[in-house]
Amino acid sequence: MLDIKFIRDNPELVQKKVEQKGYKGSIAQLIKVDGKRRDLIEKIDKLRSKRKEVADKRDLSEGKKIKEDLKQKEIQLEEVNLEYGKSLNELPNLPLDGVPVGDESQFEIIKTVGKIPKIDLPKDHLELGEILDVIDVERAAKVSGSRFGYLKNEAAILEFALVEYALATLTKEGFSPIIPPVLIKENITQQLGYWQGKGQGEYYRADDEDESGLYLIGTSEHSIVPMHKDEILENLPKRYVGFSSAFRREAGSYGKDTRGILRVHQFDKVEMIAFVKPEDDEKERKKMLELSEKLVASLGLPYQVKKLASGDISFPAAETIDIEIWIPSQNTYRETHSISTTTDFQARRLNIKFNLGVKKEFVHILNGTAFAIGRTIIAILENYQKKDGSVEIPKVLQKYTGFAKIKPKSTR
RNA sequence: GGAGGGGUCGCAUAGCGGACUAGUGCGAUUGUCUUGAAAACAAUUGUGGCAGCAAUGUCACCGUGGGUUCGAAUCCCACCCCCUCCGCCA
Repeated sequence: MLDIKFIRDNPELVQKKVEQKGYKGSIAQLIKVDGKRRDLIEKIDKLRSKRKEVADKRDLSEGKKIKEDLKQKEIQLEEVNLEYGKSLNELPNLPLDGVPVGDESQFEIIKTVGKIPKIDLPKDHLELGEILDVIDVERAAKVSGSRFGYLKNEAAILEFALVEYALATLTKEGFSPIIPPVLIKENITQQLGYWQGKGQGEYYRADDEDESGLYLIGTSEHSIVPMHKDEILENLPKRYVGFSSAFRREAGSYGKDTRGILRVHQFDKVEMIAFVKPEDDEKERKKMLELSEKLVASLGLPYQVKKLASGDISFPAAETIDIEIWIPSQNTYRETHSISTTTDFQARRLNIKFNLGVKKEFVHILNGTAFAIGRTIIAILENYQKKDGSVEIPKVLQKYTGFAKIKPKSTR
């Protein structure tokens, strides 16, 4: 949610910025509705004040008249409010200055880190997964359909190792570990802002026949951020490191990444969430990016850092930086991490504030990936593969896995 | 899932159609007194909308949403949440 006062004061700027995010509507129209709304509110307030007076005097006939008049105006206001709320709700967060303007092709590569390994005829993660007996998508298809997978044996242990490693690293940085619910109420999904626009169809609804259906979260952020709905937070910054499964319909991705477990309906993820004062937003963004990079770099994986273009940023976010790790079989970098600030956009919708002197101010809310487990395992398998299909385990993970290498099944 | 009890200003409670402009106690803040503190006394004490540069004014909010009434915390309807007991269950 954008601040209506800011919109009133800067209509052209807002129009320009929301268009950069792909919004098609008219700010001038919203301001017109806003004016109508304020006019009605003033009239209704006056009538209500009069109603009190008249009721005190037990003036039944005058009271009845006011009641009728009020009812009419209240109905009008309800209609205007509906339009007003809808228009305001449809406005995406404004991209920060410095976000490249344009569609998804207008990204900027900020830096490239690490040496791309020289592998002759690299096997992809699925082939490796089969050789090593650690990934099974065929049986998953039998049980759950396409875009699912079983992580088995060393890969399953690797998942726990990554989780432990991320938790150990991030708790040291002031993040409180948390395991959130994976089902959330519909009104919460609306307040988060992801179900707007292209977000629709991205998420699973748990029980279709029930009106008050619950939704499966697409990332732990979806149930961690709204924890503090309607609260006034003390002791900012407040940081969480969440672990949960994430569920995605991948509705718009037919035919894309159909092989293996790169793009699946369910995967586990360690995620950073931070609630900060507005002035600390930039600092926190840097911190999150540094931490994500540190986690990736310490695994010895080559990666690049990419600033997304305005048209590619999600509805509630004002800036998004992705980390993409090198995937040898595809001869390219693929997204594994995403660090975003939603500024005060989500905080406004969820009413999350902090004490600023005698006033209350909205917090800024940021989120960033620590590890998307599935894709990180893919990256490890592919980048650390040897000729015979065996895979080394990055040094920092070995104390968590208890093994240094995954050997082909046939050699065991 | 069944049966009971309950949701009121930070907390605890009162109120059950018009003086509720929500009372009282506790807490908190400020002031008086005091070398300082305690105690005592006094005052203040929420959120949001609208108008205004502001002081301020005004409206709304007693779990949520509807309804009845000239007038609703109070009456009616639906829903949500919490507690206790029973059942089921990792």
